This record gives sequence, C-alpha cells and structure tokens, in this order.
Amino acid sequence: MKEPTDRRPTMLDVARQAGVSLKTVSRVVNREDGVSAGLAARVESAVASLSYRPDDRARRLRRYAYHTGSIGFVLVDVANPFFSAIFRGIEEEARNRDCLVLAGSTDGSEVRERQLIEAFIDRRVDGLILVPSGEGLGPLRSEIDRGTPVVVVDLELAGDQPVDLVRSDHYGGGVAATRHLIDHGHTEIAYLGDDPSIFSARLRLDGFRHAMESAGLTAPPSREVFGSHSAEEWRPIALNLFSTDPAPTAVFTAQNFATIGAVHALHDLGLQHKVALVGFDDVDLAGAVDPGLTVVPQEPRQLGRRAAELLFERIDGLDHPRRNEIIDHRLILRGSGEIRPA
Amino acid sequence: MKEPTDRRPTMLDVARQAGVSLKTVSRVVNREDGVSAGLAARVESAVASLSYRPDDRARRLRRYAYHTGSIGFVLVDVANPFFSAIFRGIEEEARNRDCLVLAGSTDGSEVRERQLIEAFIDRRVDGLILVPSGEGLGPLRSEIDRGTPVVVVDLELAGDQPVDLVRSDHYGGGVAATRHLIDHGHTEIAYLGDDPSIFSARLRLDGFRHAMESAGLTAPPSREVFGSHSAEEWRPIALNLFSTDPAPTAVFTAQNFATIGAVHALHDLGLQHKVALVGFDDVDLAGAVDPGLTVVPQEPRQLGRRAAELLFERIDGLDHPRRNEIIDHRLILRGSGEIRPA
DNA sequence: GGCCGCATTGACAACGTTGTCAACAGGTGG
DNA sequence: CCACCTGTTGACAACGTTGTCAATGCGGCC
Repeated sequence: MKEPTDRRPTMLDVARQAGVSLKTVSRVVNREDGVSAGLAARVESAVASLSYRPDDRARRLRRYAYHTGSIGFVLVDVANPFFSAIFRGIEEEARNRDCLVLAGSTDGSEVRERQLIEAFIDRRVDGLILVPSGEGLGPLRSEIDRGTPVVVVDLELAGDQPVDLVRSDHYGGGVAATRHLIDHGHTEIAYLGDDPSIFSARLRLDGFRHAMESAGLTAPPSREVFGSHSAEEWRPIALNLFSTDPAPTAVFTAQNFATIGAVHALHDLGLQHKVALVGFDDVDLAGAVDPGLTVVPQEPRQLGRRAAELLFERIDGLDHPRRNEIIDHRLILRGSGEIRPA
Repeated sequence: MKEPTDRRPTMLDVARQAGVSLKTVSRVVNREDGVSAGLAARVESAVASLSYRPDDRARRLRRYAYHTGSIGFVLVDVANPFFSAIFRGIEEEARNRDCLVLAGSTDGSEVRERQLIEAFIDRRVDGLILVPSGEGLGPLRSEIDRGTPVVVVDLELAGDQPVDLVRSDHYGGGVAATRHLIDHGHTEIAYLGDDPSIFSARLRLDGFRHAMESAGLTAPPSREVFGSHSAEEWRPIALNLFSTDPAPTAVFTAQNFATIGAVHALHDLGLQHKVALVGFDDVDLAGAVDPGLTVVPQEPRQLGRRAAELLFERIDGLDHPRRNEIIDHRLILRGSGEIRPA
C-alpha cells in the first residue's frame, strides 16, 4: 500500500531514497550502462516503491529539444465518421512512431481553427495535419516558414508553400457519378451538396457541371441546392425538390448527410424505385436500404494514413518539393444509381 | 518576409533583439504591468518580427507545476461512431477550459491500453477518461493512488477507488428491448452481441436473459451468438442463424455491427418483414431501411460530456466519494421491432 | 612503488520559462 | 540636503530532467 502524496515523486526523491546522486538515477531509468549492480538494484527498488515515472516534458525539454512526440490534428468534427476515420488512419501511423495525437474540432469556425492551431503550436507539436475550415491558412503561415511540417487534407492551396496535400478525387468522382446517371438515360438531374465555398464541395459541383455540359445538359439553379445541413434538415429540402413539377428523375447527393436526407425523402414519397440516386461517400446501411445505394466512396482511413506518412517524412527532415496526392475514386453499384427514367 | 531559421526563437532571442532582459520580455508577454511604454513597444515589435510564441511546456514546468492543460482519452476505436461521439462530448467540455485532448485507440488490446495510459501519464495529463478494453485497471492503480483523476466510461468496477463511472443503462436497455419483442408475441428470440467478457455486453446479455426468464422463456446456446465482428462478418453468421429449423422469429442485436449484419442477412433472405429485430445503438439509415429499425439508442455525446464534467470537477480538487452515473435508456419504434410472429 | 587506465559516481550547467528579490533612478516630504 | 518611497528593471534560482566532464578508487603493469 502506497500512501498517497500530494506531490508527484521526482527523480530527486528517488535519489534520496536510494542514497545516490540524481545522475545515477537518471542512468538507471534510461538503462545506460556503467552502473554497478548493487546501486542499480537500490535505485530500481526506490523507483518501484515510489512508483516513479519520469516526466516526459522535462526530459524532452533537455534532451531532444524540439521533438515533443506529439502531432496535432485539426478537423471539422470528430463525431463525423468521415473525419474520425481519417483520425484513425493518422493514429495508426503515429502509433508506429510512439507519437501521440492531439485533436480538436473546429465546427467550421475559422476563429476556432486559429485557436486550435495556436494552442498546438504553443505546445510545440512536431507537426500538424489540418482539414481546413475555410480557404485561408493565415495563422499557419509563419509557422510553416519556421519549419513545422504541415499536411493539409482535402484542400488545394495557392502558392508553393512546402505543405503537402492529400485528398480524394472530388472532381473525378463528381464527373463519374453524374456521367453514370446520364449513361442510364437521365437528363433531369439534381444536385444536393455542401456549400461550394468548401473546397471539396466546389470540386464535386464542378465535376457535376462538367459532366452535364459535356452531355449538352444543364441543371437550373433550382436543382442545385447547397448548404451545410444535418440529415434531418436535408430531408424536407429533398422532399420539396422531388415534389416540384417537373421533378428531377435523378439526383447526385454530393455529401453524406444529403444522401441520408434524400433517401429518407424518397422513401417518404414512395419514389425510391423511380428516382435514381448516386451519393458521394459511403454510409453504414447503404447496402441494406431498398434499393441499395450506389455511391462514390471515399477512403478516409487511407487519406489519414497517407497524410501521416507524408507528415512524418517531413518531421524526419525530408526536404522535398510540395506534394499533391489525389486518392483515386471508384463507383460502387448497388441499385439506386441504375434506375432508368420512366 | 521572415527568413526561416533552423532554431525556434526563444525568449532570450527576443530579449537580445529588443535590448532588454529576459524578465522584461516575460513581463510583456504575460501582460504584467510595471513595464514602461517604451520598452514594452520595443519588446512587442521584437516578438512580432521573430514571430515568437512562448513554449507552453517550459512555462507550465515552471509556473503551474503539475497542470499541463491536457487530458487523455483512451478508447477502443476512434473510427467507431459511438466512440467518436463520446470524444466529441468530451471535447466540448474541454474546450470551455482551454484544455486539449490526447486520444488513442486500443482496439481492445490490454497491452496497447497499458501503453497508452503510460504514455499519457508520462506526459502528465491532468486527468484520464477511459473506455476500458478489459476488466482490469492494472496500470491505473498507482496513478489513481497518486491523485490523477480518472473517469471510466462504460465499465463497472469492484472496490471503492475514487474513480467516477458514467455509462448507459445496458441492463435496462437489454430488458426493454427483449420485453418489447416478447410483448409482441415472440417466444423464439435470438441474441447477437459482443463477447460477454466486455462489461457492457455482459449487462445487455443479462438483461436479455432476465427478460426471457421472467416470461418463462429460455434461448438455447445456439441462439446466443457472441463475438467481436465487423458488419460483414456478422452477415453470414446471421444468415446461418435464420436458416436453421426452427428459425427464431425475432432477434435482439445488442451491438451496432451485429445490427447491420443482421439487417443485411434478413434482406438477403427476404425475411425483413417476417422476423422482428430490435437493436442496441442507433445507426445512420435506421429510418430509411424497410422496415425502419426499432432500437435502444445510446447517447454517446452526452456520455462524453458528463464524463468530462465529472473529470474536471476532480481536477479542480473536488473531493467526493466515487460517483456512478447511469444514463437512462429509451426505445425508438420504427417498425422492425413491432413485427408479430406468423 | 609509482603511474596509467578503466570503471564507477557525482557536481554542475543547461533546456525555456517564471517567481523572488535586490538594485537603481527619480521624486517627495521633512 | 537627506531619508524614504515608488516605479522600473534585471540578476538569479528554480521547475525536472539529461549531457559534459571531473573526481574517485581500484587493479595491473613496468
């Protein structure tokens, strides 16, 4: 039974209890040789009896001077499975390196994003992975200049800062999804997605429009609906869309929640076998709904892994021009996208 | 334009550039008064030109001595939406306190759990929130004794350590789900769930069995299927179960992935309107499947918030006997659980 | 016996920051 | 003119650890 102490034991406490100097304790704790068996044993037992553990911060302050063994991950919302899967990928890489991950959600607020980045920098993370909330990278600028490696996921940047980029092929996916609907005979195709001020949403929309134009089609503004909504908020929006006359015969839902909201709405109206749907991003029960959902899935875990790989290369000192990695898209056919117009 | 330096500027660099002493820089940076306007301005401009930011670790080492402004969150898997929602709840509380969250996944491995806990302790987190992987709390013991606050989510503990507990009402939820099926006329009810060595799984199973026994029913071992599987792995298991003769007319899927796997299997067999299903935990498209899924949802975000609240109370020095909070259960009726046997 | 080398041990400074306290200047009151 | 106070500034130690280097003791070799 150890009696609880108000103060955590330090190396000095161990030294006193073992009757040796500070440095000897340090040597034993760090498994350096050159300590006689007798002293080592005394120290070991003092360590155990105080259940002493060295303070990593103090250790690194002195020893590695500028490697904290932690990286920061700034994302929009951990509770969103897409982001948490990225997190998971990052963590897997970090684990191999005995590196811990600090994470914070911005909810899309640039103010909050700045706060998080500054808090991470003040704690001297070895690197940052960022899913940006806005277009800008303001507070990062001076930090990048000073050599803290940064990898950005899901955003394209102007200029040529040494910032690596990893993202899905939003544009190609948008084209593929739309073309798939066109190939099945649709001409009246609607678009539901995030606000195009978000970089990835912009690309998906561009892909949609490009595929439409290439086929000689256009979607009127009323059929391009944008916004950041929850699944429940998308539902009435989609209900409204499919109740117009003439109603679209197909829809490309370019975002998770939009997909779920639209599926709900189609079921509400009994149109799930009439209106074709292709979604961007996969969802849990996509195969169990009737009909199954045709989607362009992202590979968020792979996104995260790759981002972390690039980050650690930079942390290890790799000097390399900025890289821009785009993870390929594919299309999973499950039924909803293969419905033909009446 | 700042030229990149190999070394991050320290307070000493600022002092030299401004031609003042270390302490004066410290005063300006910390907004202490008693610095003349002229010097303050010189320091400010030196800070800006070097884009200096104080090192939080060194500052805390000296100043607060034992508050690092970070907490650790040990969980099973960040990519699991249930856990990431808990994370989100924790983060919301932490944000109010300018506290950062370190997180790590264990994948259910006690070895990994121990490594994570030790890594967090070595970094002197102010507190720990833990979703345990096993039954034990081995490595935490001495840490708790030494006064690091710990809150455990989803586990009950023997003994009376000052560890607060927050969890869902697994037992009550299991009883309610099972009783709901019984009330709809079912007697042949199967159970699919996690291995009962997992605490919450054990409670759900106990709830199931209790409700069965109270109604004078029993499920043979072949109808109680346990294991940690992905949704895809559960699918054939469920297929197999519903293909036996006599087949169960209802199933309680006590875990997320089991629910999804079972729904897939029922659709594969065309039995989705014949076999009743109640699940534990809600899933994204639960309302869009045909029939909608009746579930006992958990409130993971609330779980996380509450856990963090309790943790911060302890961090702030509240001395209170161990608390054991159980978040109420409810039942969402969507159709799948209201199917009656033929 | 004296000298060298090796193995062991510890004293001290340093990492980047802040708390304590002393030194200094300038003004004020007696 | 001097004692005293106040406001500003800086020198120094300390937080918990490790790197550097010197001191000690012992055995072996000439």
